[in-house]
Amino acid sequence: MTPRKRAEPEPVQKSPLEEFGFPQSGEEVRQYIGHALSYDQAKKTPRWVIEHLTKEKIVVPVFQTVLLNLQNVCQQYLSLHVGKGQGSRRKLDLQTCIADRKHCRFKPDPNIPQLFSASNEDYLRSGWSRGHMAPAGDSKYSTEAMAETFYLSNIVPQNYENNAGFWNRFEMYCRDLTQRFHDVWIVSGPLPLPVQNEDGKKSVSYQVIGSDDVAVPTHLYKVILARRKPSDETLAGGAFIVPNVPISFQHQLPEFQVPLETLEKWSGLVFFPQVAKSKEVKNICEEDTCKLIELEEFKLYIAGRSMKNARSLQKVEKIMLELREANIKPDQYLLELYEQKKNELESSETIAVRAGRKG
DNA sequence: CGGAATCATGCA
DNA sequence: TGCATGATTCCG
Repeated sequence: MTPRKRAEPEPVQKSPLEEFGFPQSGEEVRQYIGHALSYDQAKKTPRWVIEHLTKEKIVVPVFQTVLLNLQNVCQQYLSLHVGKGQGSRRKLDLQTCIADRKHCRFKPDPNIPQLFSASNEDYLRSGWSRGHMAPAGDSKYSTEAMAETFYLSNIVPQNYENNAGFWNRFEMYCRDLTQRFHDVWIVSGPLPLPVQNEDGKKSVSYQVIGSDDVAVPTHLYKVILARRKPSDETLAGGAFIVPNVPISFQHQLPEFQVPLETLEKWSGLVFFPQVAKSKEVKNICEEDTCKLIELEEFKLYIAGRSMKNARSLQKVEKIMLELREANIKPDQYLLELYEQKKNELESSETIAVRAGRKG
């Protein structure tokens, strides 16, 4: 006679590893603060990096550590292109946005033997920028977590314009998903794809840079998996392959969507292997928008950042002039920043003048 | 938000 | 003297 089951306590929330399975690469899965990572020692780049973005206060444990918690991360940013009306951009909450890129530095991952690691010198004047896979902007809740996203094990050589442009917009969209989904899982990585030669034969070719021969991927990918509520049986997801070249603001995300199977075939990875068996996955671009930020909104955002950092009245005016020349009308938020910064700089200048008289 | 380059400083 | 860190300035 089988013993009757006791009433189980509240089940512990499963990690995405347990619930959906991880990419299966055969490589060592390492714990990483905030990010699970598989590092390709030959190519000196990560094969994939996984993140969990959520609005929940309690973060989901993976390997006894925590993943990403966007609950309090930069409400100011997250609401940037959600609410168009008044109050769409709130003030930065310094309590929760404690980490700052300014204090971060790219450096080799101390957990990876030097023999198999990239170095900063490899990237210096290589013509390629150091592109994050797990974005630094997702780790503003922790200085340590952000610092570790700057390990070169999380970095691939990336086209400058791609990094600052399309890929940046893509990452912004992923963060923004947490406004509409309770949980968001993102897998990112580099991808060298074959090309057809003149003789009709296909081959895989990619540049390597520096004395460590760091592989320059021809493409980058992201896999998105999201659910509205923890109890949701249906999920939303999508796979995207983005060429490592400049991509203008005219382009939108759906252009780069591919069937998940296609990415799995080309990458040699199986993403969230448990999902297909038990869950229905809808197209994220139909369930959500897959709409990336437009040029005008992007420039307004950049102008806002510059305005906050401005240290002279000349700089402040230059920011406004450049917007005018781009035929972009400053929104209320920027105008407030403008007045605020102007007052701040004017008063500090008068103080400096008085101090100068005294001295 | 995403980067780069340059110069200054501070420590062993 | 060399290296790590910081501040500043530039760009998309």
